[in-house]
Amino acid sequence: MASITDGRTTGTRQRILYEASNLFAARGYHATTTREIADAVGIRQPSLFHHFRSKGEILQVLLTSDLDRSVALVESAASSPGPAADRLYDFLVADVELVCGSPYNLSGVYTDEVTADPDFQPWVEKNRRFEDAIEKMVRDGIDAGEFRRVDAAFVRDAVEGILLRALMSYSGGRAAPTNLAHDVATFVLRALLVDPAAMPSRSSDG
Amino acid sequence: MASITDGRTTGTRQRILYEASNLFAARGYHATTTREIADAVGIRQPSLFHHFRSKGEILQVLLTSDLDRSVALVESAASSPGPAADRLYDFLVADVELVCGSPYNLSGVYTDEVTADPDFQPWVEKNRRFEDAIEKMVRDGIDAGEFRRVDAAFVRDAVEGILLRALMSYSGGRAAPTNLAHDVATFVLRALLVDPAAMPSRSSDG
DNA sequence: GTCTATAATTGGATAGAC
DNA sequence: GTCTATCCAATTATAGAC
Repeated sequence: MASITDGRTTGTRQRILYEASNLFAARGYHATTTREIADAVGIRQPSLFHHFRSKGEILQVLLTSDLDRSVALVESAASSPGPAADRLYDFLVADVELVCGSPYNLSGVYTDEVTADPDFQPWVEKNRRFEDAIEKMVRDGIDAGEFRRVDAAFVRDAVEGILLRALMSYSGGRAAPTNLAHDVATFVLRALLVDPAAMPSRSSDG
Repeated sequence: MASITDGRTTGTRQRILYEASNLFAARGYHATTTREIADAVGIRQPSLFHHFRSKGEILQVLLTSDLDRSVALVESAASSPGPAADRLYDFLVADVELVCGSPYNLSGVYTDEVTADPDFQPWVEKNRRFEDAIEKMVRDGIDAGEFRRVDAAFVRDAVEGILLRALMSYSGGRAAPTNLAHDVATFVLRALLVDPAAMPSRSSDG
């Protein structure tokens, strides 16, 4: 399961990403200094610039490492055949497992101070695709009569809020409750389903 | 309804709080400079220190202005008599209306870079009370047979995630969808209720 | 690949005039 | 209550030795 390399034990580049992610979470991206990152890694401040061109490049790598996978997951789920309830449930399980399995603490990455920065514009486009795919699944479910007639944009925000909370609490190697992924999926589906008895109770690992 | 003063139009102190909240949201607290705040207000940087002892005091006031009200709301709901479903529903409506009605953009206030800072330790204690009260209402509902046998700690996190998302999107005078508060309450209650027909459909303004 | 040294800028906060 | 002037510490990034 933990196929992603552990940021603490690999080469210097991985150590920089790992320590930087923790500092971005604790201090914010803009306020985290390259000296603090270097100190945490155990090298001198100028040595960072052998591995990354700038502080911004460190953040870009962290950003991409998580968001690219999440977008792939959600767009696959949104464009697959089958009931929206099943697709949304499976996506939620997979995405919670993804963010909880990230070796990096992504709390400092998904904040306005990063996402509003013109330097990280590619993020905005990818995140819009992420949001659009969630909203599409919700509308699919409503159109098919599986889901209540909710405001799809509101549900998309609620889902993002729940996923973001999981990311803030459990990304970066912090142990998550074993049932978290299924709890998230069940919570959201229960809120949406017209008939709660139609709850998908699949387990991909069964 | 909008009984809280508008940060743009009142005295210098209120203007500082208003502009600072927007900058904390856009750049993060630690990275926002006192010069940026002063420029936004239209005064010189040292003039800030006539109104606030330090940059940290500005944040403390923002922190307290929102959290004190939210804690009062949730603790009142948690200790009131009556069905947990009704209490939780009414609290969610009131809290969403509270954060959406805040004159300050609180996105930069409820982040790890602030809440993990030793300077703002009082926040931690108040937020724990906020979380405990939510968790208590969930357990009340489970014990009374109103709610499914969910993990109360998970539900507390999910609710916080949804409320935080509303705060990030709509605090600071940004117009929120008219039905947001009831959508939030209905979403959460639907996820929890054993019998969806028991949904509280109260409106305090009816 | 890491180091020392340093350039060029910007940070929070104070002193004291008006 | 706002201003000018200023202190001292800390910032990102580069140059060049080893």
